[in-house]
Amino acid sequence: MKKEKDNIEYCGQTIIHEDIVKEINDRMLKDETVMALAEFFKVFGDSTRLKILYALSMSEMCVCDLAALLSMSQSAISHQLKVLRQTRLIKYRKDGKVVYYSLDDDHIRRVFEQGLAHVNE
Amino acid sequence: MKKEKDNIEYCGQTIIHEDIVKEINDRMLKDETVMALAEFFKVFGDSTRLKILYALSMSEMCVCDLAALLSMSQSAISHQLKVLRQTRLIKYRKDGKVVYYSLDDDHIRRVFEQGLAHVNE
DNA sequence: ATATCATATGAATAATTGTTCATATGTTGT
DNA sequence: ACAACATATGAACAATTATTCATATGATAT
Repeated sequence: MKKEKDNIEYCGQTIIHEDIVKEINDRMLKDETVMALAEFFKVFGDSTRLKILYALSMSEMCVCDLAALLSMSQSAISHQLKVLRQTRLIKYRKDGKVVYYSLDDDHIRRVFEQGLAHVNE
Repeated sequence: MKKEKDNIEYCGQTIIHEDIVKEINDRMLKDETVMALAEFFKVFGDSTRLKILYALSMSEMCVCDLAALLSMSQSAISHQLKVLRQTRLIKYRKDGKVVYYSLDDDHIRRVFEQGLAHVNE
């Protein structure tokens, strides 16, 4: 049941299973795409932002609401909302001084669900 | 078309739409769950790890292969593989000195797809 | 045993990032 | 115009993290 060792070269620095590396290299994602993807997931990689997103998946909320809900400073929440806005995960509407935030699309709910599915094994 | 401003309180530090905050608070995820989720997504929030995962979604590969493919040091790759192992995203098998890595389940492909869907708008 | 090779790992460093603090912007009501 | 309030933002600081460098481990072949 051993794999063919025939094409195991030396790995001085670089060379190995040349054929495989070449093939995978051809099918690899563009660097640009990978970086965009990383930025996207990075946004989900913070508890505060996840909580905000989860809260907004249930109801639109203003900044004060969110700060109270998460027991965090208005400033901290506002900074994070900016990140979420810039990555187009949330949108907002103004009503006087109050700004109401909500999810930008349902798409995000699905990402969330995939994550939860993995976490809950 | 104005929203009812009736229950807009003052936001001195904390109080606001009390009713909404209370309801959302009750339906909020456990802190433990949120942190696990954040850890999970954090792993996807790095270009190197994304490239590794994408490569492994096409074929199992050894450490040397990956280092060559991504033009990175063996050490850097090895450190990242450790992260991916610890979060159960990849598994490995040994054949002599060579260690072959592969995806742990197809689940990960789906997360990837969701991300790509968002990035490609 | 020893040399060689593939991989792993600890420590150090550089870069990134979340939160706080202080302050600015913009809106409402007087 | 002014005071009060909701939100936004820049700078500073602390914590986290990806990579490099040096070295360790474990396996093969001679």
